[in-house]
Amino acid sequence: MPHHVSCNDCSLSPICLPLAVAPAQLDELDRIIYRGRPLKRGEHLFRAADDFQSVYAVRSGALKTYVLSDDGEEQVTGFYLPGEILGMDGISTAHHVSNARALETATVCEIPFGRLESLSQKIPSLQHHFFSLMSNEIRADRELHMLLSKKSADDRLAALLLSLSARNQRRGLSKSTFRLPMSRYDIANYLGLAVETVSRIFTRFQQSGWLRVEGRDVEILDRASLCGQERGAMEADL
Amino acid sequence: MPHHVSCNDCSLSPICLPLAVAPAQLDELDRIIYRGRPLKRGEHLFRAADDFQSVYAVRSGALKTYVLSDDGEEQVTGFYLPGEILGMDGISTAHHVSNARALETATVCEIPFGRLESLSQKIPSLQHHFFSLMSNEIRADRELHMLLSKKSADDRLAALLLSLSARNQRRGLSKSTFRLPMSRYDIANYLGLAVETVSRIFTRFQQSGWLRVEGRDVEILDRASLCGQERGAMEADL
DNA sequence: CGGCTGATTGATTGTGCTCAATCAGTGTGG
DNA sequence: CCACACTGATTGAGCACAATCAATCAGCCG
Repeated sequence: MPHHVSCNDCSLSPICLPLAVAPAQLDELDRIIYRGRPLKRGEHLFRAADDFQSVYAVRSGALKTYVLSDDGEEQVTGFYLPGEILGMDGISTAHHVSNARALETATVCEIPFGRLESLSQKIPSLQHHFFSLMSNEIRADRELHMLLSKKSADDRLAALLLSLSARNQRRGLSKSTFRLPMSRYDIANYLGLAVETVSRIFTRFQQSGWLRVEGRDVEILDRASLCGQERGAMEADL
Repeated sequence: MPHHVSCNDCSLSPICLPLAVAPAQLDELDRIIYRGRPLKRGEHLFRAADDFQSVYAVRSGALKTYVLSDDGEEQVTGFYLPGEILGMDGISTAHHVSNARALETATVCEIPFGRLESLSQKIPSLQHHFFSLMSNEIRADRELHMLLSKKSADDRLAALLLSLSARNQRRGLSKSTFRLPMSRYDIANYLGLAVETVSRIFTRFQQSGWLRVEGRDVEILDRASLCGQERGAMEADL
């Protein structure tokens, strides 16, 4: 049973929930967590309208969350990499409001939310950490709000690449070379662009020498220029 | 001292924090809350980089939150009406990441977050309610994400008007006639549009007979059409 | 092989931005 | 008191960025 790794043995514990729990109490957290079978690419972890029971920590692979509009259109709302928590948008409604689907083979730790709340009553640092996590989510959404409402298509893609790079680095992986877990469609959808636009920007970035792209493999060659791109295009004419 | 209204006497208690606290324990919550002097229009409640100490409940008036991009541009990230909580995006960083400014004369209840956390350790329903509040915030941001990335300018304005209408109704006020607390500039900024576009849509909605607009006073005449607008424009050609 | 999905590139169109002028309301100072 | 400036809102004309439509290509699997 390879998927019964305890938090103690998990390499992600420094960036996951355990970072908020003293070693002595880690067992208590560990005991409430379910480790399910791996999800295959395309499989759903939960769907909108499912009863909300748990939040989930990604252990390996990657997932996306999305909502469907009234007219059936999909809107990708987030990408989740190892060490990150998803499913928190269902707390207030007792049912999930978004769908979560594996972008590639993925394993997750299921954390029953009722039990997590109980545990948070006993471990103040865990309560605080969870407030922080949700606060972070809100803050990231504000950044995204800015991105979608003010920034050009180029800025948006640059910002996403830099975000993925930073999150890779946080996990101790390369910040310059990585593989995109999601398709061009998902990138475009998430950023509010057309697939064609995303594709064009990738080639443009590559022609500028800022990036090396081959399918889903990306290498960041000129981080500074990407950052500048993301800060807005008006500096160009200075 | 007109601004020392206890939660017990506050007309907003059914929709504000007290709804999560049993009457017997309401005094405990009440004791940790500061009621400051009213803010004048344009005054800041907090600024980005201020130490994060508290979250705030709006008692009267209205506020907006906004962030500044690296190039100094303002992005309005939210509007807050009586009974609503703001400032939750600062929890994880120990300092605020957004600015909050009064759109009109406003009074707020300051809730020191450290004390709220302590109290949440004792009152599970308060902890749960606060998780719910943040979850709601996240959910609203996902809706906004969809709005900004997929919907037309008309859809966006319709959605904002319907949101304000619903929030007015929640406070026991008219859902069809109300006054916009924010300028056209703020509306445009929030929705990722140009002021001119917002202005044009207002007149178009009025010409269609869906709305009566006079400056900041709005009357919703045809809610169904506005909803349809918000659901997407493709139904038009059926 | 042929059919399929995902990605790239090209040509054209359209929504909403930019620039610009006007207007109403409000407060200011001579 | 009125002229003036100033801000916020509205309306018009032209343009640009990204969407749409369309074709091609690469990889994958039956």
